[in-house]
Amino acid sequence: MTTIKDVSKLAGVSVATVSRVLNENGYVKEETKQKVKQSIETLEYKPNAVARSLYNKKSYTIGLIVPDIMNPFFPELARSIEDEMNVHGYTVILCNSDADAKKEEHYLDILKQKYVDGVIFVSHTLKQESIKEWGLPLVALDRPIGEDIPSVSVDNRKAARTAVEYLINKGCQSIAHICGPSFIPNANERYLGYLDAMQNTNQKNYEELIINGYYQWKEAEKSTYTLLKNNDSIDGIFAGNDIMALGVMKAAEAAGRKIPKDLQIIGFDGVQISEMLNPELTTMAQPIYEMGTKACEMLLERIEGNQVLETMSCFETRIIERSSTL
Amino acid sequence: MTTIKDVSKLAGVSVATVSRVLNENGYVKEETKQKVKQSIETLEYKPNAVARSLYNKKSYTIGLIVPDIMNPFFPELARSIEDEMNVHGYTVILCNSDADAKKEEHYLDILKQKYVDGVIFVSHTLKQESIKEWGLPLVALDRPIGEDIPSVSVDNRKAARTAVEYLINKGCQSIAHICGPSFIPNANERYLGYLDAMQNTNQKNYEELIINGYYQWKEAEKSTYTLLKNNDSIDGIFAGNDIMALGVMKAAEAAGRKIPKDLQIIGFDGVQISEMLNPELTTMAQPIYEMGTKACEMLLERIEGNQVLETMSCFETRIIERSSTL
DNA sequence: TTGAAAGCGATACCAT
DNA sequence: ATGGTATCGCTTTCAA
Repeated sequence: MTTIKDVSKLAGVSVATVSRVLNENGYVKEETKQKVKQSIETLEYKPNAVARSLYNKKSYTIGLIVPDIMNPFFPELARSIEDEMNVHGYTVILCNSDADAKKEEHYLDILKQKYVDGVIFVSHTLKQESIKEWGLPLVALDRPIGEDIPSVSVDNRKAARTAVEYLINKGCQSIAHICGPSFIPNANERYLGYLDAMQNTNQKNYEELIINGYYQWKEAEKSTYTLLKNNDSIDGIFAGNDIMALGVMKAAEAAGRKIPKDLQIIGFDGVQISEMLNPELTTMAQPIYEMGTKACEMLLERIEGNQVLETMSCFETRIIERSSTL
Repeated sequence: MTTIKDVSKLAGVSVATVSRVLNENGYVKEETKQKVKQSIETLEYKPNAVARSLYNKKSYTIGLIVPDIMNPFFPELARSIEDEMNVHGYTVILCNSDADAKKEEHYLDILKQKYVDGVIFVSHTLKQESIKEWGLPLVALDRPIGEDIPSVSVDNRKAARTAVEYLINKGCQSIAHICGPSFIPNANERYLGYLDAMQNTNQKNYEELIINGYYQWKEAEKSTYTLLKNNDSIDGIFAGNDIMALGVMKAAEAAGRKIPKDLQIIGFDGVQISEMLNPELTTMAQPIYEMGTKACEMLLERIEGNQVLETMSCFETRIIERSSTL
């Protein structure tokens, strides 16, 4: 690796001068500047980011902690975050936490040691206090942690309610809900949204039509199959996320229900694959990519110390009408 | 941030001694050791990884360059790589290149500046020479670059041939191939594998049944639809990857062909969603997770300077039989 | 306008 | 067994 010293020697100046032209600060005569630039060119010199970080206490690196990049919701998020940070000259360290508090804190430690400038994370286990004492800028994505931690999300309850109402408007008389684990706040909110919508209907047994799919495809499939077998009247299902909706669709097929004629299905999230299915999935879509971008903006605001500190960003969701509903 | 100096002061020893207990090298009296550990504890001291990197010329960070993390093939790869590197104390910087040579080289530059210890990449545009002069350990994944660059992949041609033969054995008389872009070597090899298999059949018009799906879902769907409309006799399709197979399935539905009765389909890759579909997709699966792990092992061998230098790792693929074939 | 030198935080060599 | 100090590569203050 060639260093600033090599450049200074070749150009016949001091390292201080080289540093000046590198960072375009301080005075340097046009002539010397050219000499230095020339030397940089010929040596193909690239400044060492580690040395810079050490002095500046800034690494132009952020951490991204997600439960599992293999969950289809996160690649799109990761992509948008990487894109946006890249534009601003930052690099992204990817961490999979499996939603395990231990792992999350482990990563937080490591990231801090590596001098990251901030972290964007998706977690429901981290607590406000432990995060605050961590000391670096953070933004919570998809799962708000508390008042004091900036976050980007959607109004899950309202969106869920709207999704269920959509099924009602499409004529469903008996709507079930495959929910996510209640300890994940957004799953719980979607569950509450379902209740909100159902309260105003004639359907009385709806509390019995709520089953846990644990936000997982296989689980959702299994429990939906049982549910359908035991309840002939069900003609609509609101799945707590798109992955579970996939399971629901398979179960419906296995149970001999035609989608959407016998059974209408609406998912939640709007991940890419929801469109690639057969039939395509109607879903309450979050603007995933934009949310990632927004999280970056909020993080950058904090990192670069601007005062415009938006703390809660709530995005609108929208229904994408496709063929799993009438 | 507390530094080694703070610890040394509190413990009443020199920074050298602290460093010794930190790295467990050199002699240090049990008593002082305890004092130091105590101080580390009370100050919650964590060594600064940046300073360490600067001195050691080692960052315990690697780069991972993939075309696009949103492509379902890569999350599984990214996960396995992050898992494996994490076990060894490394952290992973994620880079999306869009298979664009400019971006790839841009990232390579940045990663080098950040002192990464090595890079794992998926690329068909990088050339052997430019990689060699880059100077740090590299491993090519999924798309071998040349003899001198260590790589992890599968025998795409043979696997493709086997996939097509599987359709033949299942009774298909007229098999089409939706291929990927020919400039991506693995797509081309899969294409050759298709030809290998078809040469021995009675089907003579097979060269007319090869269409480009550009490794993309939407493209594959469109061109497959046209293909099916113009060729009533097609009863089998080998898709160059699973994503295109999804498009094929949709097109088949739209064209009124029943899967697998009228039309059998086999994909390639074995990504997670191939199982979540309806019907489930039969596919020639690569051991994606294991391949990622292997790439890590090979990279670590080079980083840590062991001499056991395996350069070409070729994994076996296997057919996962599901319901898109008879 | 430029250079010398003091850091940034840690490691390891050379003394003692 | 422990401490002083040069070093990693770069930035910035202070002098000249």
